[in-house]
Amino acid sequence: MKKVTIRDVANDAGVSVAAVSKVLRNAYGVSEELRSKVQNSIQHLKYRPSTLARGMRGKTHCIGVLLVEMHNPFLPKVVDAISQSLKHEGYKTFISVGESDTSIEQSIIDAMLDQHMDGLILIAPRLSGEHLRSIAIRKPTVVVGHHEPSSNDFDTVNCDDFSGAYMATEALIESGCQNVHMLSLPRFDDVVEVFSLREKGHLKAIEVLAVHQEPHIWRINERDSNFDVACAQIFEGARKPDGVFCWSDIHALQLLSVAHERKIKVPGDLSVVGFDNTSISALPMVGLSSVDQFATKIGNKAATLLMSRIFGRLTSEHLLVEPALVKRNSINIFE
Amino acid sequence: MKKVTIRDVANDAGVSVAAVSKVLRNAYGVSEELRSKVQNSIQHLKYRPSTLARGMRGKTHCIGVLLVEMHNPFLPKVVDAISQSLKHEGYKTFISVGESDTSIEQSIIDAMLDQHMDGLILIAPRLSGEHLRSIAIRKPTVVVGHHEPSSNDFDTVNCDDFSGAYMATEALIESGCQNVHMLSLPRFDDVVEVFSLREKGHLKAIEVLAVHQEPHIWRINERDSNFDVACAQIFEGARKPDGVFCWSDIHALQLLSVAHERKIKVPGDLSVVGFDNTSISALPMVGLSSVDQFATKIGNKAATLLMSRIFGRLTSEHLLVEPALVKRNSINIFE
DNA sequence: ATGAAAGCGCTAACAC
DNA sequence: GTGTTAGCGCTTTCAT
Repeated sequence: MKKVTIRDVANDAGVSVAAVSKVLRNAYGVSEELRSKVQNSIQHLKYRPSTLARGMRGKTHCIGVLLVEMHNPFLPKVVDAISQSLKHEGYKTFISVGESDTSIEQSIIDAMLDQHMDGLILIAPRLSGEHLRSIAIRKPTVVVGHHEPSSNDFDTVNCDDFSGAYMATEALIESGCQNVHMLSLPRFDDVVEVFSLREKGHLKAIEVLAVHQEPHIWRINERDSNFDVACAQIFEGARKPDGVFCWSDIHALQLLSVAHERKIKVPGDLSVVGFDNTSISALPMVGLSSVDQFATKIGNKAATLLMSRIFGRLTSEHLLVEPALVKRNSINIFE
Repeated sequence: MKKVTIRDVANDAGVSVAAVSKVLRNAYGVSEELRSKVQNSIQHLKYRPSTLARGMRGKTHCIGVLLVEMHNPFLPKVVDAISQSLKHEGYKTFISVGESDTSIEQSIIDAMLDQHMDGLILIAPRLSGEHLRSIAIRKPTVVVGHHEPSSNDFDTVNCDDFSGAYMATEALIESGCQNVHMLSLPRFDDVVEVFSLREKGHLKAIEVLAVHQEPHIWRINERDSNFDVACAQIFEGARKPDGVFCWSDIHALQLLSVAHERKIKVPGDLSVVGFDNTSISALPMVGLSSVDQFATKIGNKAATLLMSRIFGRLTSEHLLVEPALVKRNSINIFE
């Protein structure tokens, strides 16, 4: 059960290893006859080139995807789109999960570089722009879910978060809410831009469409074990909201749960809009209005950008995907 | 910006490359003094050994995880547990997604072997036992979500599906259902055992606790785009069920949706139990009873088994994790 | 168009 | 205890 190597193929086909290597890489300068002899031997011996040996000199044809975490169902959709796009280009995708922790993220990226992966796609990394830059100058890199249009070293693909937040808030105001709040995430040090864009869009909508309202932004970590307790505060303060725009569907779902338990009617007493349009929102017993980020489109664009970067592009691109609001039962709909 | 190699470290520390290599691997026969000199140089030069070069002779310290798909929220929990366990052992985890397709699964596994990953964990693979065996004889392998206790070549970790199905069905019968059905998956060729175990557990419960009932198993693919249409048939047949045990929470949620739209009262007209106890089930507006598989425990055990196999174990182990039923609003609870 | 040979950065025998 | 060196399986000049 020995491993069959390029040399075995060369012997079997009666040619040199260099010739085999050329066939493998579709390199210039091989006759049709030689090519077919080699390909015969490859099939016959069931030869598979070792990615390791290959990577020591050339390309590995592997792409590393760093995923911030796996629990938001929006993320798998992006990853699926990436894997599929890259597969068509002949690249293998390997995913590693960062657990929302910068030091874990860093060690994953190091491991991917150690593996000589040909390119990196970082999905909603917690690492700072500084860090990302230091990675990107060493290896073609595309970042998803991190707004940094000033970067010259890596590309970015994002939902237009400002616009998404604006339209969500607008819908709440138009549905008649007099007191619209936002349920956001706690800020963390560096990667602040993507957050602030959603918050900015929210605030802007209030400013433009309902100046008299006094905005309020609640900040709760959606994976916090006593999210509900923290969340309940929203209904115990002096100025209770009658409309809440939520950072994610996960937030929104938990908010709806709290409302459900307190017998707060949705819609009626409270309207809610989430973000990501995950499949759960569409369940009729949930009926959560939500902003769709078009995960598949985002993933496809990220893959395409990475390919063109690997093939030599040096200038940066920063893509924005326009989101769309899907209205459901969690807000009053007049039309 | 040249890559720093083991040779640079050796020069800097004034020792041989072999010495550095030994320090790297904690190998036998290095003096404390030499070790610290080398470690100084490593830090100072920011040296990182290349996994590729390393793997050509020795271990890569990388583990490949093949994941059938990413959309069932049960799966990320297993993967998280695996990554974390392996991290503590100094192994990196790389995930690839099989899209529920055997040929994609095969090419992913090939890629992982090409990468000289030190071991494989296959989560709910669609590949046949035959295929799995051919992989396992080449590389330490643990399979999750595939019952094959007769295998001598790979280990398995599973929920006790028979028992889980039995307790779910039992709960439906005890809650007063007169006509309990099961909503299962379409069978596919080879990997039939895990399915049949849940179905067997279901049928056994009816046989033991409610012989007079005539069982019925519906088979629908949960990702089918017109699941609801197929699902609606359940309520249009001659013998409508008043209790349904579902293959997964995903199935159950869609069933609840259909019921909701048809104004079928749950519980009352219909009781439902799912499988996996995903976080959505616990939402109060959903309140789905479900069988918890203890994903984290399954993941941890899989990681532990793989480690011991890599460290030389040759006999097979086949672990069963006992599930637990979580009762919620979707069934009548008397107590 | 084809082949010989020099590495890529490590590990593991083996020598000292 | 430490160093020398022959590979691991491939890619890539550079001859032919």
